[in-house]
Amino acid sequence: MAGCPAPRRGRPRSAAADRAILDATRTALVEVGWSKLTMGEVARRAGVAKTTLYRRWAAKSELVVDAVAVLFDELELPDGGSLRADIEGVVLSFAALLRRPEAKTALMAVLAESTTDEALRRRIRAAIVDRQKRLVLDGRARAQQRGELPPDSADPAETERVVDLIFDVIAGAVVHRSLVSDCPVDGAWAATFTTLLLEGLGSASAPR
Amino acid sequence: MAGCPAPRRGRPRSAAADRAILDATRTALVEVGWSKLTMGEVARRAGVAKTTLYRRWAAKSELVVDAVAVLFDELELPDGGSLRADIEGVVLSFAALLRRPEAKTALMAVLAESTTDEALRRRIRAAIVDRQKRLVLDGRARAQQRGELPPDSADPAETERVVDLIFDVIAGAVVHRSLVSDCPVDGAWAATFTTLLLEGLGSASAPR
DNA sequence: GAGTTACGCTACGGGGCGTAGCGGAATGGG
DNA sequence: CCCATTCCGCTACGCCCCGTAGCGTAACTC
Repeated sequence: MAGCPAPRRGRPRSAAADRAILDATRTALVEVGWSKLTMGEVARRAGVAKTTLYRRWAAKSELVVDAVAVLFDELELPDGGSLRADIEGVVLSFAALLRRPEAKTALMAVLAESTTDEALRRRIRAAIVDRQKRLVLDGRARAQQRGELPPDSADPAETERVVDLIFDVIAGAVVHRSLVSDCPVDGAWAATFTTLLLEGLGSASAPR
Repeated sequence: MAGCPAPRRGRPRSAAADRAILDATRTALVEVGWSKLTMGEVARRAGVAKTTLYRRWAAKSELVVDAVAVLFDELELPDGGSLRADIEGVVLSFAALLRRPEAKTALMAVLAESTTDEALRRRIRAAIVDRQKRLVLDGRARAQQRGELPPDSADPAETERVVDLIFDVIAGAVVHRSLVSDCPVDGAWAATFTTLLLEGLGSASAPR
């Protein structure tokens, strides 16, 4: 990807314009929503010409993916000292991210577009999804060091299946709770969810 | 709600037009996707005037909610004889629904719009989400009859929290796996997921 | 300086949006 | 039977956004 840091000849693209455009995209997204977000409006807010936008992004969806991708980089997983604490931590920090209007609106909108656009799906995975999955890998490695989880299976494919499964369960549950059921992901919910994830259905349905 | 089945005076609305419009919406959604779906195009395919559409639905998102709501009525939960079988069954049938292009495109698109539209959120919950949650209630009641799950807690609010949690975990995981990770939800995945849900993290990460 | 690339600006055809206004069709009430 | 009421199809309209083309200018490399 980054094979060309070599400065090509001619006038270079303005990095300031890039930042202004992405910032304007995020703020405009909060104020007007996805469907009323127009390229012209973004250009006006960013103080650049509309043509400059089209020279860099072919579609609104691609622009928005890049604009919100940085938000997902802010996700961190501080060591909570136990697997339970780490799971609750990642649940709460992901939920906090989804509480930001530009994050939830953008995420759902580009996912909707991606259902009929294979290239956009790849772009989303690279810019957003894979950056989240890294948190699962971190937490899992820590838990294995503590002895809370068994070490990796001999079969690396088996390991990847398990990691993917856990990722889909955690991220899926938080997204569904936040955006579909439209209920708050607070400490109490995170605790109950973590208990279910750690101990399974029988235990979670009986009050501790 | 249904306080007025009393036929008002004047010419009644055409039920045939309703069906034609909703059918046209679904087929058009598959062919052109959400962002290029226009009211005019739906009207043309349905063989009705564009004004007739606007007399019944104020926005594209509301039309699409109603158009796909019937798909979610098709979800059934045949008694599989065990809690495990019932969970795998609902996972697979929900995944099959999400494999239909009009279902996944419509679901994600209206959810995206709903992040900035409270009325639309309510409409989606009534038309789609609550109809899915009924499956969790059914499966849970069956498992309790079989003795696989403890009976309801004395506190009905506690019961509702548990049902909501299970619903968000199952539906969220299936949606995330299908539409975000973009991987197939097949029998093997359903089995692994069900094991995780029933027995918790420690058991699922170790091969059986 | 010469060549190359990016920028801002303007202008344009195309198309969807949502509404208004019309004549006509289908219903129920006097 | 006729009238009031409501819906329907059709046409037309102003508005806004799209995405591109063309121009002169600015920034950078060789």
